[in-house]
Amino acid sequence: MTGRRRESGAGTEPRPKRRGASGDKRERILSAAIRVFAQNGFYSTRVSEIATAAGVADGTIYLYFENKDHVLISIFEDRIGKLIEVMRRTVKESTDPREQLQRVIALQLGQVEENRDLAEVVTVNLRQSSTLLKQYATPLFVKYLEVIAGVISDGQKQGVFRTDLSPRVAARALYGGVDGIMLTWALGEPEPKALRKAAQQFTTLFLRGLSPEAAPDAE
Amino acid sequence: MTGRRRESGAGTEPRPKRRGASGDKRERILSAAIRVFAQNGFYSTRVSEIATAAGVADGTIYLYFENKDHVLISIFEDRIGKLIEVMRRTVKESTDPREQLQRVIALQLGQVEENRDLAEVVTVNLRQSSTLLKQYATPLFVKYLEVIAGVISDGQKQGVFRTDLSPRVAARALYGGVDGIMLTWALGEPEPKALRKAAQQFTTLFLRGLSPEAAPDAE
Amino acid sequence: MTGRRRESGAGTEPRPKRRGASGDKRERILSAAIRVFAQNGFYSTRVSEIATAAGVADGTIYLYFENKDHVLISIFEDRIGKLIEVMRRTVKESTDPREQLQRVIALQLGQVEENRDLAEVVTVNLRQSSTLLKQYATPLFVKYLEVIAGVISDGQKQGVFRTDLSPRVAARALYGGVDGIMLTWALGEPEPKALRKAAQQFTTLFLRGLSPEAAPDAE
Amino acid sequence: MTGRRRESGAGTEPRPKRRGASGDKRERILSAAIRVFAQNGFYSTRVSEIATAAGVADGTIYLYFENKDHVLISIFEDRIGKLIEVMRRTVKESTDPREQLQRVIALQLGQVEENRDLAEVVTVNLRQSSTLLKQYATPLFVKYLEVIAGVISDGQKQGVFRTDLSPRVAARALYGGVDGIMLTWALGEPEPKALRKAAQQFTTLFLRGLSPEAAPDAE
DNA sequence: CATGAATGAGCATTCATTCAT
DNA sequence: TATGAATGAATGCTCATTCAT
Repeated sequence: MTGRRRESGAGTEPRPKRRGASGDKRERILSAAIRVFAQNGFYSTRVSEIATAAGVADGTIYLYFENKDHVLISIFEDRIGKLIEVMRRTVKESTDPREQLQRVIALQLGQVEENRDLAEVVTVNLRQSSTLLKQYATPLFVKYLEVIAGVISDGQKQGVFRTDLSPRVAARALYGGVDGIMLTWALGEPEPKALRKAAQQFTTLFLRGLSPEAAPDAE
Repeated sequence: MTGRRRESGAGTEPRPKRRGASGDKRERILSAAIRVFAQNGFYSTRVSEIATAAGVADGTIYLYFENKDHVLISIFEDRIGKLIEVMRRTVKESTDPREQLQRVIALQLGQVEENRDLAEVVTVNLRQSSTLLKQYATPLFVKYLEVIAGVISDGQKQGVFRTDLSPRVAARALYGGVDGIMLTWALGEPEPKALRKAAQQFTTLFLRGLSPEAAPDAE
Repeated sequence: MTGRRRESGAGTEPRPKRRGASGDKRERILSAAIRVFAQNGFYSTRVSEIATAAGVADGTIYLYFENKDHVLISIFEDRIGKLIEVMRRTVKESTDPREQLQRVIALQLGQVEENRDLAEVVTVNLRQSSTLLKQYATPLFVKYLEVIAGVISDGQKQGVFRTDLSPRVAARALYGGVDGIMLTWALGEPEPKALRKAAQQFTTLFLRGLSPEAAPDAE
Repeated sequence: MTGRRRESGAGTEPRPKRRGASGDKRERILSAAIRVFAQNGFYSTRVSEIATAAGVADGTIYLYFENKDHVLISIFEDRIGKLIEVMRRTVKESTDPREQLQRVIALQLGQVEENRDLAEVVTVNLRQSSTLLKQYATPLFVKYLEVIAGVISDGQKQGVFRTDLSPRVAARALYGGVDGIMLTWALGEPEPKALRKAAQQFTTLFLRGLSPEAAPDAE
């Protein structure tokens, strides 16, 4: 990716993998990275900037992450991984597919509302199109889509969603819609209400779009 | 003789040497850039790679573009600018807002189907989060949204679209959906049919989402 | 964005960074630069040549100097700054203006005799006529002239120097004479004696030129 | 020197040497070069800038000069060569060595007064310390010094100048003094009177410096 | 003779990564 | 563990020079 010094090949990985001990420092680096990546983008961010923001020395970064690429990768793995976990739990809290979708949408935008920088990183930096990132981001993306598609598929079986749509296509549409809303919010005006309102409107739009025939969106 | 092009070769060189209509060379650079940006991403692409792909010398790039950044910027201005123009014309070809939206969606995905690399560049590289790019991409994005929002707004006035949704929010959702489909297609399997089918499904999803009929969305 | 070269971007960062201990390295770079600048001239010297001559990596130069220009600037500031300091002290060691001038001349040419390269850099590279250099070299030059002019002015008040000459013009003449001698010596034959002899002769020439006695310069 | 493309070795010179015919254009390029060299210095001046200032195309420069280096070289050869010629004639116009020196000094500073840019180029750009320039500038410099030294030597023989000074050292001192005055004038305030006054003062300084014993400067 | 679009070698500078402390 | 000075490979951009027209 960055390919400055050594190749970040797939092979031998001298991964230091700090976990228990001073995992605190690892966390500080990660959240600092989210901040600066959101500010300047991945490529324009210097490792030294992350270090400064995290209050550690440049070299310390390399005790917790293989290289700069893996800092970004870890953000996805940690944050998106957690999001998917929470999404799964959220889905189980209800049996009504319509309500499940509504909650999932609210969950994503809610998390983003709490951490605007994360939104920027997720929507903007997710797409740096490096082979390396595709490698790490795509699997997560697939898992994400599977959760959504699962809900839709269930809804179709239960008869609450129209059946002439592919659950995966619909899932992508949901992802795209949420992403589009996050993007315009992250780049535009920081009004929290706007985000929540947009989320609500998108939910009704999407749910009616999935409704079988012209059935009412009764709630 | 500094050995300009290939040494030795007697008459093997067709010597493309454009003259006058050098707009041709600009175009060659641009389409070459789309190809390599799609392949490696903006930041990982070397200027020399663009030059090689375009069949020109490195320095020639700088006769047509201020710097590497402006090559990407020009892609947006040229390609997206044209897309918006065509979208505007397409919208005028019909008076039925539903049909207008359908055509707009088909138009975008159709263009992308012809040039998969463009899809990659537009969806992936649009988001490099540089101040510079925001500066150039955002205005275009706004114009794009205005066209869509205009159609939706018209539809609401004509009574064919529900009126409880903000045209702008809906426009973002449409953008996001199209983008999500483009993204998964660009990154995933290159089956053309999949794209068209997804486009069709997304259209019906979106149109029903906008439909006014049925009962109210309890609010 | 890509920001490779100068970029007047965010903060005005004159980064002299390292301090203290490795001031040694700064000194090594500086004296290496004097050597290679004398050899090839400022513009024809590559940063990598300075680095090699100093036994450091290319990048190390930039830990101690803002850029190549500032390496040259620092040479002036350091070396000429020191010279002016020594000149001031030297002047105070005597109360006889004639002796003061003699010592000042001997001092300059003596220093140069020890470091022929410095002579080359000072006389030759001082005049690269870049806005930047004018900015840095001129103030030093003014200070230099002030020391000389001060001595001459004192001599006039004491009655040992003729009073029909502007101290500043005479100071420039002294500078010019010394510079001319240094230049021809630096460019020509490296015989040390020649330099000392020339210095002595120039001193008597200049001192008699300043002498008050005799008749007017009738014209 | 510039060493971009080919070596400007001493050997094969495909010198187009326009002279009679459109020597006009050659002259325009030369005077344009003096202007821009004075403004930005030799190295910071682009060939295209010379061309623009001269009102010709970039490539045209190469019809009259071998390369950029030779534009500067030609300035010296033409302008300084002429100066030396005029100096020789001027010297012959008088038989009094004192008057000869005075005229020579006035001549140089007078010429410079007419063309301030030339002063800048001669004093500043003469010293770019490139092997190439040394090659061309040094011989001219020697000729220059010979004229001055000749006058001084004559004066010594005639008994009007002290004999304990080497004519060559005195000549260098004269050169240096004139150069120092030109330099401060070229870089500093553009008041013409200041130059003339300084010239006059320097002349009296120098002549008294050369005077035998304390004899009157009777004329 | 003149032009100026095109060339491409060359270099200043950056910054991810290392490693002695 | 932590540090941050040092490294040096990598690359965007410049500009002298060429040559087809």
